[in-house]
Amino acid sequence: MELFNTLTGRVEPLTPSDGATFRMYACGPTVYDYGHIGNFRTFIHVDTLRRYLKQIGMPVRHVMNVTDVDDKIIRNASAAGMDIAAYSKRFEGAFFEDMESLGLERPEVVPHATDNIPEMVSLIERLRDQDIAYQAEDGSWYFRIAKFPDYGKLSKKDFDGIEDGARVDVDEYEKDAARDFALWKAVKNDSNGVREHSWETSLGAGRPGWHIECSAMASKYLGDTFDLHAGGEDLMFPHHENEIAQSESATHKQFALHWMHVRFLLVEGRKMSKSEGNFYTLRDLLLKGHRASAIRFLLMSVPYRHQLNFTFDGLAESTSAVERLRTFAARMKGTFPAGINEELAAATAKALAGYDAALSNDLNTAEARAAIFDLVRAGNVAADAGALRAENATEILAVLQRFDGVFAVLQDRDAEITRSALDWAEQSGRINEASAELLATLSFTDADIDALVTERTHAKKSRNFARADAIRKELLEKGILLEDSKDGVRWKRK
RNA sequence: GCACCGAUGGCGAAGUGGCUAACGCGCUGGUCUGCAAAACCAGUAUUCAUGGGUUCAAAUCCCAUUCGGUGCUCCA
Repeated sequence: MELFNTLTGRVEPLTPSDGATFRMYACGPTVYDYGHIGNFRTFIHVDTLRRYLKQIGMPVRHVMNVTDVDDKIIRNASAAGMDIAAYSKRFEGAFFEDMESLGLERPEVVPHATDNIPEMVSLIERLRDQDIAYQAEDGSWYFRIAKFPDYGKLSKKDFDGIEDGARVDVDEYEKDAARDFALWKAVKNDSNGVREHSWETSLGAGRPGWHIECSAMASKYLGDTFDLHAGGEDLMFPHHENEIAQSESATHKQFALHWMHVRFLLVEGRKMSKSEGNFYTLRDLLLKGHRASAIRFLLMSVPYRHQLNFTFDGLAESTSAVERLRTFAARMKGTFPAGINEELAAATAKALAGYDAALSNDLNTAEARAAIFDLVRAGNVAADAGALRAENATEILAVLQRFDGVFAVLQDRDAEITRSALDWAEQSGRINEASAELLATLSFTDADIDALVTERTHAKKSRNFARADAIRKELLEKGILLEDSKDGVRWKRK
């Protein structure tokens, strides 16, 4: 398994440096609002990595922090008249529900910033003892970048010479140098004159800076040096650069050996932003009637190092693609004559090899996807020609299983997920955001559908095709598709 | 402004020196079907933003131009 390493600029092998468990850290969510599809693209690719590593037999210890104290949380919580713990818990709960909807595995360790304040303080103390951390007039502590010559090695920035000239004062007056970043923010009053949430520590009353959280939690749960650190491309600078500076200054050891950065997505060709009106949370999409599986498949179809242009056409495409995979998997579960078709067995083996080669090569999900569709076509051709044998079906199902261990779209949980999204919308007074078609479809229970399907079958038997077609049409208008097959009628929600 | 990344069919997208340029979606025609759907078959880029260069050989390497994105500031 090889993966591009931002630090070295090369594709390099991934192995557990302790010879046993692969230790990885991913910057998790700041829980101040609902997660958007850009957040989830990053988390999905990190999940793809962890799923594939496990699949090739590498035990994984994956740590993802939850940032439950920061400026936005403090601001939003105070606006909502809540304390920060209650406020962040609410969005953290929503975040994990969304992860579940998108088929993301829960990391082995999910530490919270507010549970690790002593660790952060002691890390800052170590820096203070080396004169790398210093306290400004307002009581805040900063990191002295001039003391870390390697600063910029991850983002490939050269700060020599820029530093002196860049001493723009503006509101940076307390700092020794403009680039120095906050380790500990001294407590202050908010705009209403209310004292902000803070912790009393040896550094004075205040709260941790964002960067120190990850440094402290990564070393606490993974050790001073660990195998991989991942995050969105925007975190490379300054966040990850600062983590390296803090941790390596404190420990004098290399921090993360490998760095993975997931590129941003565009929405309809433009950067996703609230002002562009193209900003979508997962819940927004579910309420519009898009399926969780299609969203997942689209987000992971484009390899992590390329920009993904998220479009509604793309979402429709992914819906069809997932449907095709599911239809095929169901077909392979049928009964076939005993024996094996060697030609098809060879195609099956080739698909499996292609899938592994693709993911092993810097997590090329697009190529892995292609290998699977090659298998779908080969299997369908053989089945149509009556050349599919029982052993082939078993083998194919095993390959699909392996594929789904990473892609995780075969099991259909879509209706269930959409229903919970609707429940949530109802409870939070946002049901008006749900699409009319979706509500119409879901107003039909499975029993209602089955009754109509049965009636149609009787109509067909008595060759009353007009009635049969009318029922089919009625169901289609409610978003339900019928398929007549030799084994009876199958229906599915559009 | 400085730095970095990208541009492949109707759309998404793989491919980074040499097999007929993967795969998915869509579209057109056919098979199957009472009709559909699903599935299959055939067709759907002589060509990889534009211009120049290197090479026996370029989508792939080099230079320039145009367009798009990102970082330099909170951001996945």
